[in-house]
Amino acid sequence: MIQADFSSQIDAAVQQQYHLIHAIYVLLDDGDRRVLRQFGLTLAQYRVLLLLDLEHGQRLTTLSERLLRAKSTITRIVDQLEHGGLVARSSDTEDRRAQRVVLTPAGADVLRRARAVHEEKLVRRFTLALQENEQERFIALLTRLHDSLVDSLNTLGAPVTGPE
Amino acid sequence: MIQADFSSQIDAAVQQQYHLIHAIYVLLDDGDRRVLRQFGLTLAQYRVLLLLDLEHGQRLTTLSERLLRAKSTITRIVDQLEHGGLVARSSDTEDRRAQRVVLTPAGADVLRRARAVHEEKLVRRFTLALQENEQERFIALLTRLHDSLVDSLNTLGAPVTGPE
DNA sequence: CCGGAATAGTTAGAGATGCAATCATTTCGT
DNA sequence: ACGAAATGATTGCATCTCTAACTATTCCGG
Repeated sequence: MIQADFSSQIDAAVQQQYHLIHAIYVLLDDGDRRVLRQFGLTLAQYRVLLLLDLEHGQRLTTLSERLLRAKSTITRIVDQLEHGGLVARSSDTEDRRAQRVVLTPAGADVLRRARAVHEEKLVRRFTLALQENEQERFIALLTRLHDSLVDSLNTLGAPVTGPE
Repeated sequence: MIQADFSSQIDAAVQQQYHLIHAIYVLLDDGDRRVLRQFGLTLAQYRVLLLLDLEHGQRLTTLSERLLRAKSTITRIVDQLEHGGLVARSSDTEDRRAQRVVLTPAGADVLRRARAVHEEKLVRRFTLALQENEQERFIALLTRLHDSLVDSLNTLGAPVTGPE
């Protein structure tokens, strides 16, 4: 254990950022769920559809990594979407263990309509908050923090997972 | 309905901020859970302890509002903490419906130790990412966004809930 | 003061998610 | 080429959270 005697000043600033990020996430999440409910989608399902729209025929494992969700969670989400006719599984021709997931025309249609509403609402909420040039600075800072956290995950994070 | 013909440029910037915030939240959340697991705490339990440390004898409903969690969720979290001897319920002398929740000495002790590790890790992760003056700017931007989202919730958010 | 409305808290049921175990297939070392 | 290890996906189980219904108490209008 490293005993920290960080100044309480830095400490307080970090706490503040931490709490703000959490609060913002909760607020955004809440808004998202309200919008997507109109289209019968959960947020997780919506994110899968978004990824599939970006790149068709992704594997479940790939989706799992990109969404930072357990593979089993992705299996179930794809089950739901498939049951609703929004996506389809197809066997991978090169690896018979793998499944490729693709958007159906119905899935593409639902995504297009949901995304229109979701993004419009999102844009409205952000542009009310920050000017255009502020958004740029904000993105830069968010990116720095994000990349740094990913680094920490790879260097410090992993060893902590499995203690024994 | 306001029909938006926002430029796709703004749109892209908003999407970027949105995705970054989500990704950062997931990364922070993941790190939090790893740290707190060492102390047998879930993130939700930890947050309750933090609130109780700030102000002893809070009602369950107050905790529910501050954590943005359903009342039933708070009931169960307090159940768990009480079962573990970290908090205690005591009747409100003025309102016999209400329960006041207080930290026990054991709870205060666990919180103190968990918080030391958690905050130390948090400070390390943030200070690796952003310089001190950058953190100030970051806090300013986060605050603006947060407050604006809270406003949106009160003005735009509520009516959208029940579209019928 | 009485009775309906509101409020504090709990309980029940359903959905979402993670972990661990499992099966089928692929990859790799020898 | 064979067997062990790794990988893709699924399933079972446990946990967390929400919504809705319910009980007990308080508030408030007449």
